[in-house]
Amino acid sequence: MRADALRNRDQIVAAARVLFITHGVEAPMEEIAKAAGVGVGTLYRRFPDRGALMDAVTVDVFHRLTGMIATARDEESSAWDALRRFLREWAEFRLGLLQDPLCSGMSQALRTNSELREIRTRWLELFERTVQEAQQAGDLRRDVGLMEIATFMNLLIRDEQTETTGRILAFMLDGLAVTPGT
Amino acid sequence: MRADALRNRDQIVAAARVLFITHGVEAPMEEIAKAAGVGVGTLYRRFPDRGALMDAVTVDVFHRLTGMIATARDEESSAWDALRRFLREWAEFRLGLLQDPLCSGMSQALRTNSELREIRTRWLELFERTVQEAQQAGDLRRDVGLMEIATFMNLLIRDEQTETTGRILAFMLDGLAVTPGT
Amino acid sequence: MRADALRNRDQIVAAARVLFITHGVEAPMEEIAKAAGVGVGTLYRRFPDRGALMDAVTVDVFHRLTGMIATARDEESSAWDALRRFLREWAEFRLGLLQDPLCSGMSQALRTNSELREIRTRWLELFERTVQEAQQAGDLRRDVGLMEIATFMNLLIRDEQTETTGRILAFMLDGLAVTPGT
Amino acid sequence: MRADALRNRDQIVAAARVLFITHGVEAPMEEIAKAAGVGVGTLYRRFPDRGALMDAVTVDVFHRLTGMIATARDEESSAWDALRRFLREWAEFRLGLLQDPLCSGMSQALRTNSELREIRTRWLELFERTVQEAQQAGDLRRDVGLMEIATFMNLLIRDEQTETTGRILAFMLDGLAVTPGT
DNA sequence: CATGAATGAGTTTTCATTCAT
DNA sequence: CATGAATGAAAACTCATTCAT
Repeated sequence: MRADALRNRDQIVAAARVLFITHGVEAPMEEIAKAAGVGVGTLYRRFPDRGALMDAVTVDVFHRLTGMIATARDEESSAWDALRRFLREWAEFRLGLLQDPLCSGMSQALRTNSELREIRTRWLELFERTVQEAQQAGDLRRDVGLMEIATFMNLLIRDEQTETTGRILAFMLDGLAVTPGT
Repeated sequence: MRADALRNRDQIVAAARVLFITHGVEAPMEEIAKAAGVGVGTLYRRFPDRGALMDAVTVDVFHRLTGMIATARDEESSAWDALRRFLREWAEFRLGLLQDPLCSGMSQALRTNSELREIRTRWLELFERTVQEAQQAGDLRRDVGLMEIATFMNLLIRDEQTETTGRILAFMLDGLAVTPGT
Repeated sequence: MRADALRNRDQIVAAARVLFITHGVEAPMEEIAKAAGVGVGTLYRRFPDRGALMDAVTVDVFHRLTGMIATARDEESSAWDALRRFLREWAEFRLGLLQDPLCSGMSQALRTNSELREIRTRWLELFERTVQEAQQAGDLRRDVGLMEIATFMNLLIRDEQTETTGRILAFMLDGLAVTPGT
Repeated sequence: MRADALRNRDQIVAAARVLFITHGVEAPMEEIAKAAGVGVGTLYRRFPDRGALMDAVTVDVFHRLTGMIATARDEESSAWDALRRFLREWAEFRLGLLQDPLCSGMSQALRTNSELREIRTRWLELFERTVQEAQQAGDLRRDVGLMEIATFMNLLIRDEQTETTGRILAFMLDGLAVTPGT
């Protein structure tokens, strides 16, 4: 793939990632192409239909989420601190998972698209390990699962008001923490 | 207004309320009409455009929310119990506010539509009073506002998985509660 | 026919006559009904479809035109004066003939509707006689026919600017007059 | 602009010009597209709504009228001859101005659309000059203005019967001429 | 008999996707 | 390979006409 073609591809995915969140996954393809600085034709050459584009965005988002959580685990001293930092950054960058939050509903794509399958697995593993460690350390409630956290995050990022969103996340983190009296 | 026309109107609003939540506010007008058991023409006779229908649904939702919170306040012994019950029922019935959660963005409609203005005010007053009483009783954190709660609820009801949604709400309520150690 | 029913009928025809001219013969039936102060149902009870209403308006217009020309002939001293007065009043009241100006294209209606047939004939006779007399008196050019005058009038009344319309008619009358040098 | 796209654009404007006159400015967009040999989508890509198409037709008509009057002025020996030839050709080709005949009512479009503004001005200047010259030469009555002529023409071209239309114009030209006895 | 509610066919308009340049 | 033009199916909206109240 030529350098410029690759750049185009990246710009399209980036534009789609943003527009899918801000304008919904129904955002006009022409808008996405314009935001990416290319013609629709170019978009369709790379991604035969909206589904393919959504899958590509999902892969991209998984990559970013994986990077985020990996960094947080490296740099924070506890799993609980890493988890909280990860979720705050997730919210801040509004990385949407588009489909159901663990993307288990994407059975078709998961079967076909090995890149998607692999990055999803890697992220899930890191995420799950962090959650379990935080629970074992006695910081995170034991009755919470990946599904609840991911679903909550996926809902949260749909909101536009960053200020309010941040406070809601803070309340939720307090709700998830193990408190002395519990 | 004729009895049958009123019945149709109610069915349209009810159908729209459900479809707006489950399929988004872009749900085809024809679908809404079909779900209400009427022709599109009937829908458009009552509601000249999508905005008018959205306003009507919002009024309806405010009425239901007002009824819910009023009942909860009557039947529960503390403001905190009433608030929790209200939020659980709100989630259960998935009453979406469509626009921004306190509907302050509906400036146009709020100016024009006095019915909307009144029921919104009534609901907000009841809601605010309940929050303040729960805070004064030492049950609800003092750093939480209507906006956070309403925004959270509005995001929450977009989710389809009732099971998960219920648990997320429970975690949030724990996060909002004043815990002995705080 | 009851008195009120008759009044309704007249109001409908009057409203239609005006709206057909000002908003075109495509004017919404509901608008016509509203302008007449009745419901659409009432309109359709009297006139089974748009065509029937148009025919009724045409009959009404022929009646008014016949009255106008008859009065003008009675009160003016020459056929030419009568003709000019008639055309000025026709323009002033904007009485449109809706279909082709002599309504010869209405073959269907002319066959079915004897009232229409009769009043049309009566008007045409008066009109033609006036034209011929004015020609014989040496006031009106001999190369002009009913068709040209009626077509011109029918076009003229479509214009909304009474001021300009009046001047156009004046120029045309000068063009129709026999001038000394011709 | 690509050659084929330009050809399509021209065909659309040409089709619209004809259909707007023969079937009124309410002519179905789909009909216009079909007459132009393109799909509706193509039409809407060029002209976002009916108004934009009407403006384009108006620009086109002004261009043609300007060409007509310029040629007439070049080839005829007197202003009066040029004016008469111009008006005859205008009627023959049935070039309608759609809105009010001098398009002064198009204030919005005149402000936005500089192409429209310029060609309208150019045409008006040529037209006015011709009228004034014919008046100064003693051929055209001095009490007639652009507005009356343009309004008359705009009404005239709505008629379908070319035969009658031609005779009406001839009478009008006689009415506008300075006759020896006047 | 009057009313205005309901219907659905016809139009306008948008947009995903294909294809000529 | 990139572009943006063309297409047509789908959704929004209007209105003539019918019919229940």
